[in-house]
Amino acid sequence: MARPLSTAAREKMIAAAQEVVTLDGVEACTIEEVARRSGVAKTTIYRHFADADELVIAAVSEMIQATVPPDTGSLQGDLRAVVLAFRSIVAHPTFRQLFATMLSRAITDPDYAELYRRAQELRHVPLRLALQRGLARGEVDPSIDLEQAMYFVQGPFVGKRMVDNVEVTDHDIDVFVDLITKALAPG
Amino acid sequence: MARPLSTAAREKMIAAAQEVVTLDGVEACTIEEVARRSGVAKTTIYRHFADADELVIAAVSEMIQATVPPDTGSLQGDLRAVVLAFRSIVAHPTFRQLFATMLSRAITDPDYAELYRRAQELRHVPLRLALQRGLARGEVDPSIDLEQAMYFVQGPFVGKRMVDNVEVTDHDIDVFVDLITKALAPG
DNA sequence: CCGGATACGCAACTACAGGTAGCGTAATTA
DNA sequence: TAATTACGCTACCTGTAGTTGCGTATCCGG
Repeated sequence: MARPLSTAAREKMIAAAQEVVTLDGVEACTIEEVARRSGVAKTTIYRHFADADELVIAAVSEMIQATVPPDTGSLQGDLRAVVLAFRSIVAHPTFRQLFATMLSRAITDPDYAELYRRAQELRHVPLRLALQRGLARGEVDPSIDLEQAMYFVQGPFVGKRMVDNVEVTDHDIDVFVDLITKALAPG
Repeated sequence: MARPLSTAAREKMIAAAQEVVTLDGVEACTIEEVARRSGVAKTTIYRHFADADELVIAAVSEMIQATVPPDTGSLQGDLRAVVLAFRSIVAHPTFRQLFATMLSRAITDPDYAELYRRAQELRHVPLRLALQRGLARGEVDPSIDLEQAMYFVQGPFVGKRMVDNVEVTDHDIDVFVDLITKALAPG
């Protein structure tokens, strides 16, 4: 216990890894590339992280953060705001690729699965809040389970943009939000 | 034009590639592994396919095929059948990983994008047919665009199972199909 | 403030995947 | 039958993952 792992070196690695991930995607985030970019020796990186996955996980973990959901006064408005925010984020191909790669790894790697779950949870936060507000306003049928309502609301957008890899149009938002608010309404 | 590329060799490669993809996932489907397993020389593989991606694309292309949608007599029943079929397919982790990896590549590679689009289209076929039948029966509001209705229907399931990487329960199917049929109904 | 512990950086190494080049042999087509 | 050419083999280059050994710089505890 004479010398702890240098936090300065760690920060340099993480910063470089985040840079590579954002610029060139997770695939390009190799140990050697991070070593080159950060100026930290490859061997030192391996002293901090067991393998490349651990490094990427640490880097991405520090990047993800929950968004602030706005209160527009109506369920329809709140949902539109949530969907618009979602659309602007997933408009970046690098983001979608990060999502797809992390998902692919999450299916077999429990560590990635946990990181991935946390990332998806952050996506759920603003939507859940919008639905809770709608419930309080009486715009959502109280017999509907909110967690299921979340999948019901985000499903069309996530399915089209993330899974089918197709852009979500303004018209899509109009149609889907309209259908959804009607379906969730009491009575 | 003395000797065409051997179809026997091609079939051996494709078969080996399909085997590797199903057993160990797309990531494990390397040229060297296919060469080992098929007994075909690495150089020969490169005479048939420009790179590893082309081989994987050819192998997967031959695997995907449209499912036969049943006619249960009602929209609700048809949708349940489509969703149940979907759930049993995506229950396999290797399938979901194939999906995620292909999606990741499709975002940057146009060839993969086309293959991926075709694969997703096969998933749409039975659902589209179910909705067309529902429209003919008068169970679907004719003012609703069917392509958008497709995203509306499959969204919750695809979002939960594929994107969030969470199992779809029987109860989920009950709730979602119920909400969906009501939202699509005329009036 | 000094000495022991140890992280750092460097260089060299193994292993494996992608991909290429040359060559003898075997198959196929004309 | 003869020309053509795919096949398989070996060898090679590149790049990445990950490891090892060693000299040096740095940090902590006494």
